[in-house]
Amino acid sequence: MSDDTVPASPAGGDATEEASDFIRAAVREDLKKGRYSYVRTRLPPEPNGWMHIGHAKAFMIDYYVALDFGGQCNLRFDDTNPEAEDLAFVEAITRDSRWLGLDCGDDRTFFASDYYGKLYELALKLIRKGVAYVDDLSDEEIRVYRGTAVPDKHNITLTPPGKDSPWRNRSVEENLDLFARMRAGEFADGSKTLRAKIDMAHPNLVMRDPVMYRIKRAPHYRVGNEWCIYPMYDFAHPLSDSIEGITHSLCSLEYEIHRPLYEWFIREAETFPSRQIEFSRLNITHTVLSKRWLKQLVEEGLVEGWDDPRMPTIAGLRRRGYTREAIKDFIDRIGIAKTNSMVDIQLLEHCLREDLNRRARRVMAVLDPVELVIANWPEGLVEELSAVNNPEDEAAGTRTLRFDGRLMIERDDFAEIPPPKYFRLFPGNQVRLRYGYIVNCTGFEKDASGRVTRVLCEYDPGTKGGNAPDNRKVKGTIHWVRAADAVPIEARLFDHLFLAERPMEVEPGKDWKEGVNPDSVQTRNGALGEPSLAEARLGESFQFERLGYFTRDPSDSEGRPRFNRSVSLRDTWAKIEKKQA
RNA sequence: UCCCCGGUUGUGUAAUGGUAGCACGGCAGACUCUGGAUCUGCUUGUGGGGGUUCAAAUCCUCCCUGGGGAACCA
Repeated sequence: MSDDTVPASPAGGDATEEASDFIRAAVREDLKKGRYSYVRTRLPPEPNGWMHIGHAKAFMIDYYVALDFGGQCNLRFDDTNPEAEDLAFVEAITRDSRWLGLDCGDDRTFFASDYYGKLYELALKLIRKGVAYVDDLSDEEIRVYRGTAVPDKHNITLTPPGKDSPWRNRSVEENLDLFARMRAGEFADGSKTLRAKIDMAHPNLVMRDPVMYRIKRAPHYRVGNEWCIYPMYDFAHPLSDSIEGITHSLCSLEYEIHRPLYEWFIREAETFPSRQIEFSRLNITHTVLSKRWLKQLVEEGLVEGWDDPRMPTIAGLRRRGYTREAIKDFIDRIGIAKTNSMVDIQLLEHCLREDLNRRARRVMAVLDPVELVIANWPEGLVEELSAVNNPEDEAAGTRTLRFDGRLMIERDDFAEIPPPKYFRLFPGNQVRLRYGYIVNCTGFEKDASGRVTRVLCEYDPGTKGGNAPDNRKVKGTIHWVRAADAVPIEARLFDHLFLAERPMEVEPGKDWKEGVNPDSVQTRNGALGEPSLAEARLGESFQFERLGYFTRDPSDSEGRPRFNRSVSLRDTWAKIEKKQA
């Protein structure tokens, strides 16, 4: 059946020498022992939701295992449940996986729904072999016959052996006739199913005569009303793999228990022997990677949408400013195993910082501005200063900054009474204005409410460019923008979506949604940036010096460019503050 | 209860019978025109008991413990 899809593809990737994980070890072993002569994997999304970083992990494993062994990877939409699926999701998933660099190509993009005809033929084959039958039991009856005790997980006392359906021993002819009539639409939805005839006393419940086809008059987003019976995952998935000549069908741990069934269908259908291997799915602290929960966050307005920058969706991460390189690096670092794990979100953030530190152009922006006046600055003088665009990348060059006696600085960078170890601006202290001059704080002004409105200082004309010719140590260097030409911007700062490390673990009686961090976004709409920020392109990352990495949001804020903080810089001062508190 | 799969430092992951390593985090320090970056050092780990062996994270056994399964979802 799969002969036409099996090329003599040489196995020669960089994972053939030594295994870096148990899956690659297994693949290499299969090749060595001649179980397969090539490697082909698949990305198996169901088009019923948005792709998140958990899917990205699975997809990257699928994709790069194939690549490492010189094989191919198919993108196959597992669309066998017409009630849940939609073309819009196909498009979103395709876009997101390509953005991640997982491009299987149009010629390697498939749909389980394309195989409905073939799957139907294989079902007929199983009926003829006497290993599938049409059952008249209702869903409720099937559950009872399976030997399921009580649906309440905490209240189950034992699992009795199942009981054969009274329709289990229909003749092949009758089954063939009934199945044809199911397909022809003669029976009501839910009134009959096609079941595999395996073993109703099997200790593995999924082997107790699983349902292969159900009657469901729902239009399918791709094949419309062509079918009123649809195959179940357990039947469709292994045989779709088989049809495509997939060698290694990699999936998450929850399918482990289905593997005997996966193998049973392929054996009985006598098709290409694809092999299923399971690994653990990704969990990350302070967030959730469950389609159902993410959907609720969106639907109940707890976030702005699927692409909200706080969401762990690929669309959300992209909007937040995550790069595909950072995500790939993260996935590589967490490894592949069968242990249920909870990865610290700080590792993800570390991967982003590392990538952006190397590539992001430095600019200055002030999130919460306060005026700084240089009292001894010559009236009317405007100077030009040279600033480095990226100290990690000489090729990024320099830019020119204009400087005069009226600047805006970060409110945090001035303290009327400095806390211990504070070495920025306070009366009597000197500080360097990045790329500008060393200034000495001489005073400040406050309004009636006690809020500082202006910081006063004097500059040392001998320190242009920030140099200290007399070699004096100036501990603090602060960022600034020139009041006269700063551009108004909005900056959004994000925190974890959930306060708790493990938001899925909800205290009894509490709603998990109470765990949503009420301060997961802070908007600074009075922020000011260097003039160049007005033309910031979408998708470009910047480091706002001393503040973090930012990227432009697709939307703006009343004409002001809106920037999302992708991740902050490592903040040693915050740690000191925290310790002092 | 039954069936299946796991437990290596705070977290993630190596070591496949032979020195328990790496990364992140954390802590301390050096350096620095970003309290960034970089660099150095430190950071109580093989769930427990028994067994096999010259030698066990690794093999056997019992126990403990975590996850998954019992949809006409995937």
